[in-house]
Amino acid sequence: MLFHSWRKSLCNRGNFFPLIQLFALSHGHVSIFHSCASVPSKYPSFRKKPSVCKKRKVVIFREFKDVNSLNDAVCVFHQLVRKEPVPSVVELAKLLRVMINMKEYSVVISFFGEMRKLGIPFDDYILTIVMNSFCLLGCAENGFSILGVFFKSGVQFNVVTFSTLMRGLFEQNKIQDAMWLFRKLVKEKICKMDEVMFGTVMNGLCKQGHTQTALSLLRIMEQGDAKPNTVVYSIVVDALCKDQMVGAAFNLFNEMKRKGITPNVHTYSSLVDGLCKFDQWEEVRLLLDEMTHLNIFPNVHTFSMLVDAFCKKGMVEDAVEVLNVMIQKGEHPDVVTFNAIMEGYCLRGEIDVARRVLDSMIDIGVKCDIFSYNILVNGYCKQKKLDEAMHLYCEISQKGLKPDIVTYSTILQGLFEVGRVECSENLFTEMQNAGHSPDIYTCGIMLHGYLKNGHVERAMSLFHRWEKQKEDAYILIYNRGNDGFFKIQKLDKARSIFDKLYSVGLHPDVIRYNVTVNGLCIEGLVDEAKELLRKMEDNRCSPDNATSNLIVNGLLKSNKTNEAMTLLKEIIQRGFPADRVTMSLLIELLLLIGEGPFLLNMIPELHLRNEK
DNA sequence: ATAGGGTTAG
Repeated sequence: MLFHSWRKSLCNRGNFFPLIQLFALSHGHVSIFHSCASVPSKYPSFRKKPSVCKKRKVVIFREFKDVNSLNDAVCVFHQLVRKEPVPSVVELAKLLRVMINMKEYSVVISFFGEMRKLGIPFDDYILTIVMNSFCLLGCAENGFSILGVFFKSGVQFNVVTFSTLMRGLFEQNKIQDAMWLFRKLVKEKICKMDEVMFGTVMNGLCKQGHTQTALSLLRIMEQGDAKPNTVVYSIVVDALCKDQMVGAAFNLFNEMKRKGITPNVHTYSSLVDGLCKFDQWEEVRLLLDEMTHLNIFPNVHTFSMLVDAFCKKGMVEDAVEVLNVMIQKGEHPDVVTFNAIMEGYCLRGEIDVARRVLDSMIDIGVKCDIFSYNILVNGYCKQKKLDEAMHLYCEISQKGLKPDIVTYSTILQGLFEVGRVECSENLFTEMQNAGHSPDIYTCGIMLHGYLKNGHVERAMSLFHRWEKQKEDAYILIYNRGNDGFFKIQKLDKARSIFDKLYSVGLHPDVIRYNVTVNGLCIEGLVDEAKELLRKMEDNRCSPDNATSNLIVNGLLKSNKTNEAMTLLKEIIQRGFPADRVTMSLLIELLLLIGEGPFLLNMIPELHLRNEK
């Protein structure tokens, strides 16, 4: 349907396997994708700039093209550092850059250590690469220590140094620190702000959901020297689309066109993605036409987004048709494309088909990644086939991949779901031994899993351990808890409650208490919940709407309603805040347990509050 | 000219 005009049927519509077989055949041999990078793209906009470099540069390039493994890199490095009188910093920087591309961040750091030991000179480029390596390893703090090296060795830092650091901070969710640094840089004019710096900050903000702040930064840019360019516009356009504010995204998109800042394939892809989420297929088609007319061609990302969109809606046949089109247009599907297809099949419960997709992508030479496995593992977990999931988990290491925090979280959740608490605990330990500290999702899964299986004490002790370590974690755990404990079916409802909490500037303490009260109520541990409410007051941490909501919700779930009524009465009589949601639930509850008279008594009170 | 910015899993 969508690509009607584009289609020149290659095979049966929507059938993945014949398509891929044909594809492999038409490309002659199996591992076609290995040589992908060297195949010139048929689209003018993708054509690599002709390399008009001087002789010397070509030599260097060739030198590092041979560096394909860690071993090669180590050899070349040792060759370089032995050069007399001193190796060129440019060559060293190039090698280190290659290492970053190989994701060998810790090796970069140890190379640098060796260089210092040998007294080999380094410059701002090298230091920035090392700093970036620390950041990519998730240690922005150590990145700061490189700043010390700048000072000590008298190397001048610049905007690149700081944008690297900035990205590291955002990567670790340290928005406060990042914004503090940003303001300091601007205020004290420590370095000149350029487009990339703004882009980094805006992207970091957007990833954390602060799209409006990013937008206001864009407006600030208009006043300064670094004017907004295509990338910064695209970042905000993308964020708006992700926030489902496609209209606002299009306004910004039109604005940039008006100002003569030409959108590129990223910009268009984001908009396509945003429109897909709302089933605006006609608009998608128009947009694809528009970009093609401007000689901006959909690339593998654009196509993958379309594939993903169809798959998420269960329309795998249409997704495969997109795949067909992209192959015809000469864009090679990559691991992301195939992962989306796999997810599509998993969502329909056809995990075995997804598994075969994985096999056939390996056949045609596309390397699968940890995402591929996570998608399959999730598929099995959702069907409560935990043995199969565990089997895949073992396969991951056999394939030379490493399970990541998502793999572990997925299986943990699955194990809890089928009540295998001991297995979860073992895997949780295994995860930490493998060097993954639980993130926000894992925390939520563990807490929810324990509570669901009736281990309140274990949940609480975990929670108390975490709350000491992660100050910014409460809100999300709470959100998760709200979603999980009470099965508020609509996510947007849970979200709106959450947003409300956020907008009234709710103190983390309240959320912390709420989560606890919540767990206690579910278990019918009313006395303890009551005790906790008193403690809240003692600590001058006043309960809020959410507390009431949680308690009432919890009571509705709990079978020990009569016992719990005491607590509820106390809550109401003490005049704790409650909103309309609480009220309706409350009335429901009171009727349910035959507390009509109490309800009657409460009517004036309820009425009064509803007025407010 | 050797460094820094934008899409997919839980």
